[in-house]
Amino acid sequence: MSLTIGELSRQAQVKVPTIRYYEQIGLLAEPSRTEGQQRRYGAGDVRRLNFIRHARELGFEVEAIRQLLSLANDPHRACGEVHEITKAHLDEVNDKIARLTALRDELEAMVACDHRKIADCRIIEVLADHGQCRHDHH
Amino acid sequence: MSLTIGELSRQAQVKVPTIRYYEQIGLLAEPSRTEGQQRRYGAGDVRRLNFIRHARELGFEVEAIRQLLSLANDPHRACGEVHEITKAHLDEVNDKIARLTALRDELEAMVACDHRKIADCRIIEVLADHGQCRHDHH
DNA sequence: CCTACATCCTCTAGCGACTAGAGGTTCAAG
DNA sequence: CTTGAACCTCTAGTCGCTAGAGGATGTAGG
Repeated sequence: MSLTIGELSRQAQVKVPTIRYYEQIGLLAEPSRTEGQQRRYGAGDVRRLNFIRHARELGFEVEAIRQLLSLANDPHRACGEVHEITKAHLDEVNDKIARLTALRDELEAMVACDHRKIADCRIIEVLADHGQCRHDHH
Repeated sequence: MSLTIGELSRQAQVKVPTIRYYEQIGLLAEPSRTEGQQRRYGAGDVRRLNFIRHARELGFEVEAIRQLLSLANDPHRACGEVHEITKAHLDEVNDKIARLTALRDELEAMVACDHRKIADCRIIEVLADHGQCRHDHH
């Protein structure tokens, strides 16, 4: 079983130039090639690229993924480290969620502005107000 | 009242090079200068920069902020447009929150892996599984 | 008035993580 | 054997900053 870069792209939902980029930065191993130098991939590459894509979607930086991937080669000994990376990331994610939720509430309040009553629109004001202590909160 | 770029930086919580960058890309108007070409800012700049910073923190792209700023000059007529930009952004944010929450659940499950039982650690697996529907979850 | 030195200036280059395009080659179907 | 989609390498661009070089300015203390 061998896949072209385009087929791999479709199966792993990662764009072709991005696959080549991942290879370039050493996230993805250099695949075998045809006589004419075209890349051919196997099932392992699909899995690995799925792993990468998913980790990226989850917000892991490439460097973290690189660590995870290298640790994955020896999962039994390295599990503790994987655990640590993941834990650190979890904290980050929780923080992101908290800030985005605050943001959503704010945006919702902003959008709630009925734009038939144009003069009352507060979006600009809300954005401008922050950090200015207009209502004497420090 | 006139502020140096450093004072503006402190008041608006935006780094000095970033302020100059914002000026360069036209987000911030060119300020007045001293004889020796140093920038001097006023209260309006503090407000505008606070607006920009806040909008950035909320995840608005520079282009969107540029629109908001230009619309802000005529808030009565433009409120509908401001509304639209914000609404579009809200949709995005809601989507991000949903995906991050799914991620958090996953990470939490991953971290719950007791690393004394090393062989059972599923972190790598969980990341690799996605898009492969091994456990027939959506 | 002079000196010290923090802060300012402009400029170029770099970062991460891609994305786009030019210009040419390969491969599989008809 | 021809066609044309997909492949190849390469360079350069994107966004939103950030860092550094190398020099000028402005202000506070003596």
